[in-house]
Amino acid sequence: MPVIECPFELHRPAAPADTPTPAPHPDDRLCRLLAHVPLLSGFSAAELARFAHGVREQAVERGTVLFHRGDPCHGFHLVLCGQVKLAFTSSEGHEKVIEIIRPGQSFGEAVMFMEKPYVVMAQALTDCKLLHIAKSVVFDEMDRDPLFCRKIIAGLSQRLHQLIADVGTYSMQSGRDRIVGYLLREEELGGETGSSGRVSVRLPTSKGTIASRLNLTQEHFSRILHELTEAGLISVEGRVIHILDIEKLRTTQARF
Amino acid sequence: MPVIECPFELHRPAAPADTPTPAPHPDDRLCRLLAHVPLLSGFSAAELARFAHGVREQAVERGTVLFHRGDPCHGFHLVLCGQVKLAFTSSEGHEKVIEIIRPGQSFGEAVMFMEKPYVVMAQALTDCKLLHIAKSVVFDEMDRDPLFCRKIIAGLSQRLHQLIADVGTYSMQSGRDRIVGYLLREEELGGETGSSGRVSVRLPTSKGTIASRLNLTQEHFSRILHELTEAGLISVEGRVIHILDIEKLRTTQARF
DNA sequence: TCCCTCAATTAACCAGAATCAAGGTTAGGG
DNA sequence: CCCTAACCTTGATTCTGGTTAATTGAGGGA
Repeated sequence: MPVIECPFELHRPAAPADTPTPAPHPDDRLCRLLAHVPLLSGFSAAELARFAHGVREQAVERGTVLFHRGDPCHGFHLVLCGQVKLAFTSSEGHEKVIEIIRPGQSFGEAVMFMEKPYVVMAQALTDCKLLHIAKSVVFDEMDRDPLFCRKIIAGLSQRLHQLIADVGTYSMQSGRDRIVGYLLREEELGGETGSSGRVSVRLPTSKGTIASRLNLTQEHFSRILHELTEAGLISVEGRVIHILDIEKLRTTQARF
Repeated sequence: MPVIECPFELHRPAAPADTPTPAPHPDDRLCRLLAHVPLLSGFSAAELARFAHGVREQAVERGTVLFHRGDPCHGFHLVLCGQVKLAFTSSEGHEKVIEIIRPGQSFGEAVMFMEKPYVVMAQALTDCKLLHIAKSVVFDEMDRDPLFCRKIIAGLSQRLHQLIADVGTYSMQSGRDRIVGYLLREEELGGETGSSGRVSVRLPTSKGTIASRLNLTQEHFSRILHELTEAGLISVEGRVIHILDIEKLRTTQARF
């Protein structure tokens, strides 16, 4: 039985843990979750309620495949907590991770709008809580609300932009530079600054998965971390990477 | 002085060449061109006229850089004739071609919607005729017409889909397989079937550029074409590739 | 506690593709 | 018709990163 905590849910004001609150009406709960979906920010209670019809809450265990390449698409997913990977799989069992989805992020929209089957597979990297938002309510809302369309367009553009940047790093940077870039980006997002001014980054999932995300084998990834350690730039403690000299790390990296 | 013919314009019913027609009013001409823009298909004359305000026609010579990485974006471009490449350039002068844009295709939308500077550069591969559609008229029309939004969403989704497929081929296929895949795709789009049932593909631009599009050096590209020729699968005549055995070519390629 | 499994590391070896360095070919342009 | 500048090909060499395989280490039950 998976035990699922939900950090994303904590974003809303939480009641003190020792004061049990009466369980809210199920739809009420759903609406409260929906209010945190970036796409739905600023929506009124009435609008959220309309959405709630098409929303299904899912709790899945680590390893669960949400969909395979080729499956039909009936909506999009939002991660409340946990992580999901999107990946290609080759016939020989090789795998290339396209993206690691974190709480608050969604995936599968583009395929939904194209009315085509999925081109990648999605698998839970940890026990997860997700929302599935049905195509129908999204399409209804699009007809009704031009602003909603604008948000969707903004989201898709953003995704496209990131993907182009990825293609750039894959083809213009060495494996080492990709890793350095990754560490620096992670640091900006959620780096913990310790006492001595040295910064630490916690990898969101296994090194093998991150290696694949960066288009490397886990062996090569391991070697490069070793190199960086030798060079005195980082030190590694399991999934925690301490950045010893962030300035030197920045200048060591070849940008394009 | 560049001489520019415009194959894309020929899509509209052409008057017999030896019957000179009176030159149409400039706006009239523009509207006729706009009617061929995929995004504007099905638009009324009035709607097209509204768009025409924000449209600028450009004729550029081969080699012209339309924008650099970092330039601000004021709208998007549509290629009427000729080809444009989108590419990253590294500080050391290396280049990676992201996309080769052909007549009827547009580019730069995503960046426009994000209100960020360009992340790639665009350069004319041949003498070109283009339309530049200003951000303002696009945004106005989006507020006015939900269907227009839908078309934009469809277009962005399509682009995203292609880009993900590209990432897949870059990371899951060998150089050889990428080239074979490219040839097969080109054949489907515009393959000329000759007398003996053998099919020919004409490369849209220089081999070096296509090599970069496929994430290869031009040397490697050349070698692989040679290999495929040795194997009796194709024969090469300048920019024309004859596919001698399309079935064998299909089965030789490792898909994922 | 003892397995058992999965993740990570390490090392030796190998291969695909890039780089470097000449030539050769082709297509315009005078 | 030749000259020049791209463009392309070819060969030799190097290198990045992948493959294979053996080993260690860290939870996680029973």
